[in-house]
Amino acid sequence: MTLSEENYLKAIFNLEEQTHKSVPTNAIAEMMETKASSATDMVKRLSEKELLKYKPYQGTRLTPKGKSHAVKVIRKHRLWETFLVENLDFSWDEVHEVAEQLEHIQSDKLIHQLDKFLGYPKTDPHGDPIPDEEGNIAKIKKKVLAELQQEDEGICVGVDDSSSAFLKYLDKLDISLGNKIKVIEKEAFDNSMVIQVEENTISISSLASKNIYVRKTS
Amino acid sequence: MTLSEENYLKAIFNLEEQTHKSVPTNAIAEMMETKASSATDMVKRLSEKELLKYKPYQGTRLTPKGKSHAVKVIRKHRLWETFLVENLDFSWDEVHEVAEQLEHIQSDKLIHQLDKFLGYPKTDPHGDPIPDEEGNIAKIKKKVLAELQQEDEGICVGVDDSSSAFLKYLDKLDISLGNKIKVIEKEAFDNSMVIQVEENTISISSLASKNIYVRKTS
DNA sequence: CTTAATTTTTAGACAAATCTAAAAATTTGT
DNA sequence: ACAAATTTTTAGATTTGTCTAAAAATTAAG
Repeated sequence: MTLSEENYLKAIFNLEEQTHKSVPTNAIAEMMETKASSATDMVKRLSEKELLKYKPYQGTRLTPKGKSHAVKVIRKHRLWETFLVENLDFSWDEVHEVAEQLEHIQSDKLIHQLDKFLGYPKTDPHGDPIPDEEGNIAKIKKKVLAELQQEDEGICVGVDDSSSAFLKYLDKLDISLGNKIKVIEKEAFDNSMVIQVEENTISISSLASKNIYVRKTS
Repeated sequence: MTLSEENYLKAIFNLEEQTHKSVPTNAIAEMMETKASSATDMVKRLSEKELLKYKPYQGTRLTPKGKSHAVKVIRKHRLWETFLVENLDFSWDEVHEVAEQLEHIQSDKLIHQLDKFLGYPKTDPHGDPIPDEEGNIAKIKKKVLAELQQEDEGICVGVDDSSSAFLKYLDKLDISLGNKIKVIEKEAFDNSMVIQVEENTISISSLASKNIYVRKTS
């Protein structure tokens, strides 16, 4: 399994998760930041290896074998992200690029021991669940912050938009995973809200509140 | 800089360290477990990038730029080995293969933070010095155990042969880095010796004692 | 000091992963 | 339902890193 094949597999897995439909070649190309012709070539190769089913012009779906491989890569990615944040003082927005490289290291023992070293974490620094050794991914009950009503309380459990810009913005606002959030006021006009994060009271836009996931606690 | 280029650079660096002469193409090919023609091709490419000086039929020498790059890779390799042994319970003989992969991860911050996390170690699990951020490699005063005389004492500071077989053998004998070793008896006939390692008294062959480095303490 | 052995290089081929440009299939709009 | 727009595939080229086989240079031996 080459680096590039693994990256395609991961991209296709994510796209299939979003739509639960067969994945169009163009969508793959876009996610991989490459040309449709390159995506076609790769999809054919992965199809020969039985990691996915591909019908020309009909898009692709991962086979169980392909899915299992993709999940392993995601497990590695999320464990490494956790290590970087917990032990090497990386911030949320810095981890992705490095984890993209580390996720391709091949060693079952390494990843098993890393998991143990980290204390078998359930989620990564963005709140996304870390698949277990068998490839099971826990479903995390979450709502977008925007859905909460005045007086509602919740715990920050993740973000939807993992872009560096958004994560830096959250850092500035001192919002991080595990924080207690209470809705003080909702503004009907522009859907902005005033919230209390731990001890601080701040105002955030509708766009921001739609990208923050919480587990409701009241 | 591709993965393969980095591996060649590292190989050439090590060969140049051993002989302090210009490195023959065949030696490179042998170390890389590839064919001479492949080594020629690569050496030409690295020469164009000014990482080494290459004269057809005359062998190659790294430029300062090439040397500096090779040392960075070695620094990463040795830091990762230290991490694997210290934090993930790998044994000496298991680390090499994984470190060969990890050494190619590109991130200055990662390696800086890893160094800090490990407490700025001076040597890796085999006793080899870890280059500092500027690329300086500390010289470690060491002798082969075989050179010690009866009654001499030393501390185990490294091994010459890092093969899995030899390292496993040392593990079985309970010899590891930092152990106090005392020569009880030298056998002139076959150059084997009886030594005391910490509390245990054992007998080792000439071959083994020539592959263990010690810092003499008496 | 020539010939033989060895080392090294060149030439040509191949696989992986990509690209551009053009052809083919599918979907959409009227 | 037919032409237009879009999506997808094919064909052919390129780069990286490798190989084999043959040629060229160097070194060793009688």
